[in-house]
Amino acid sequence: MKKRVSIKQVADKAGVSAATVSLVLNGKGRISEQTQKKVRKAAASMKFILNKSASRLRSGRSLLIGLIVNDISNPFFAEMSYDIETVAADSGYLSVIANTKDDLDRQSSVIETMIGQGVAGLIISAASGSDDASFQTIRDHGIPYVLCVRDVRDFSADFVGFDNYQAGVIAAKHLLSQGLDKLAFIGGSQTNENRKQRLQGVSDTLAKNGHTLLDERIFAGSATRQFGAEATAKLLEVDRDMSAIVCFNDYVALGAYEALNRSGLKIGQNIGVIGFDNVPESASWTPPLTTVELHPRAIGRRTAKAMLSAINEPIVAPERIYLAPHLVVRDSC
Amino acid sequence: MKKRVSIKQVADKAGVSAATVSLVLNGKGRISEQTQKKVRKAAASMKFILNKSASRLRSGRSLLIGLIVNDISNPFFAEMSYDIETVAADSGYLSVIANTKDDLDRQSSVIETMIGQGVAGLIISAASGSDDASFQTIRDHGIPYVLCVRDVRDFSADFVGFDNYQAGVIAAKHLLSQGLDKLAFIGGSQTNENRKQRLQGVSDTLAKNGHTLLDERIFAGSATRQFGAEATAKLLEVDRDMSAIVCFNDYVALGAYEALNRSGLKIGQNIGVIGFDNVPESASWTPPLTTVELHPRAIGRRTAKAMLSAINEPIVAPERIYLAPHLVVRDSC
DNA sequence: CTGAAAGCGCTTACAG
DNA sequence: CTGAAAGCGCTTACAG
Repeated sequence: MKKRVSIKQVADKAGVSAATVSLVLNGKGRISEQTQKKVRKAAASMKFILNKSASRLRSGRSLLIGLIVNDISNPFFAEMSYDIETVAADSGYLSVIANTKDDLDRQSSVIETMIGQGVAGLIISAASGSDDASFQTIRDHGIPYVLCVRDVRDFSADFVGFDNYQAGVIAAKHLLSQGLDKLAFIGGSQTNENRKQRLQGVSDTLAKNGHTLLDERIFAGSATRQFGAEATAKLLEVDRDMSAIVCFNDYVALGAYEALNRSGLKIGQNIGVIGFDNVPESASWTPPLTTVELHPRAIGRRTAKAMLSAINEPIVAPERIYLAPHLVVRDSC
Repeated sequence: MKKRVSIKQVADKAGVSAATVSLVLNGKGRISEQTQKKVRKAAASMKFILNKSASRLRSGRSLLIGLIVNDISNPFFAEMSYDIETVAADSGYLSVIANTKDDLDRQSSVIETMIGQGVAGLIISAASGSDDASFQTIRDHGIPYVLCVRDVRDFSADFVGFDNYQAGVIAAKHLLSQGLDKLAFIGGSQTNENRKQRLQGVSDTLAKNGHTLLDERIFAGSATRQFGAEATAKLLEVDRDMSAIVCFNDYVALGAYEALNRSGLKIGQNIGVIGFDNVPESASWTPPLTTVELHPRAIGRRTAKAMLSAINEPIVAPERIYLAPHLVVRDSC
């Protein structure tokens, strides 16, 4: 590792003091045009890059934002992260990222590591089982944080997400409007708050219209294609009288497609399938999937903005922001 | 922002010196069991977290790894990043991430920012048009870096990727073995090295077997579903005599599915389609896609390991590591 | 086995 | 408009 060029060396080369170099490079103070030019020239010729560890240490200001998610390879989080990084970068922030794998211990340890590295703020999509105590360390250190997507009802921080109950209502209403009222609901883990609310939205809407979501048609499990296929197969064994399957997300729905294709039922004719997420590919499946768009990129942008204002105006009362989901009608119902 | 607890305060509380606290917390030196206990107790009670900005500044050692990719919302990079982050985290490193959006200026600026933040090393999937000069700044600062996935033939750094030529050969051989020899190749931008090599692999294999890949059946363009659909539609207008379409990736293939379905051709019967990537969902499409698996997760793990050794043993000669692609036969050819 | 002291590279009142 | 000096929170030879 070569010796880094320091601000002092730039100062010597430019024939000024280190203080002046700092002022110029940070665009502060009132330094004459001429001096500025000298300094910039010297800095460029030496390929000088300011040492942010040192400035953070001295000034207490940081340009690092931490992003903590369950699993960045999940397309929803991948898209959300992309927009978070973009908005953060446009304001000069660098994004530090970590996966919790939905593990509370990993989440705590990652929070500590990020605080140690000196993040200016933390964006967290909480691991299952988190409560406001999970974020005590962050509050103790006086660092602003914003929760997103997974609601833990921690009212000391902003929350940005979508309205899951509403998403459930939208899906159910659409199915009813198509004359489909004998519904099943599959996928999503028992403890997942988002699932609970989507399910509630579906079941309330059915009830309000004089129908019931039967317990034996509800299967909780992982939010994967495999589980979608398994659950659908089980569903078909005991009961071929359903009119549509509400799937926790599009991947679960794709699993349902598989099982349904094997069973000989025609999706969109004998039986309906609806998903949540609107992953881009779902438009090309056979048949194209009807689904509820949840806007990961918009959530990413909104979250990043909330984070930036929390960093810059830390006194404001926490907000809860819900983006409205919307129905994407295609041919699967 | 509250005042952070410093090592001095922990030292006072534990009745020892700051040096001792540092030694204990870093597991260095030979400190007595008893003193260690006192120190740890004091640190825990004060919720002390070591300030890494300060230790990096003083020691020159960093626990930050930078990851620079075109677009983290691309599933290939999303999966790769997940494994990189995991391996890095297991060795105590935190991952800093940035998207270049395939823009060279953005790439340079991100490299500077990351160096300024003091990364220990950089993992880069180079933006199109990069050459070894693009990474001069990194070398000037004596920071180790590893290139991945997109080869820029910069022989001063390790490279980890897959063998694109081989991938093309594998795809073409399979098609020939199915009696499909009138091939088209669609998707991927003109300047993309990976595309060039896949294409070369396909065309060489055809030539070796006495067939030709006709120019009018080659369409370069973005690597998206939309482009796959457009290119396929165009292909069908002028020429219905193809036996199979080689698609730059699975999403392009999904686009081809769309156009083919509209045209009335039966995929897997009248015409073959093959992709690259093996995105998990491709197994559930109708028909399930035959594709070439490129192992993003394995590349992520291998890259992270190369990065860690470059950080720890910086003198070793750069390596070029190619993971072998493998064919996943399903029903589309 | 432990402490005193120097110094990493910055920023920031303060003085002039 | 610019410089001298202090100090952010650590780590690390060095001394004892």
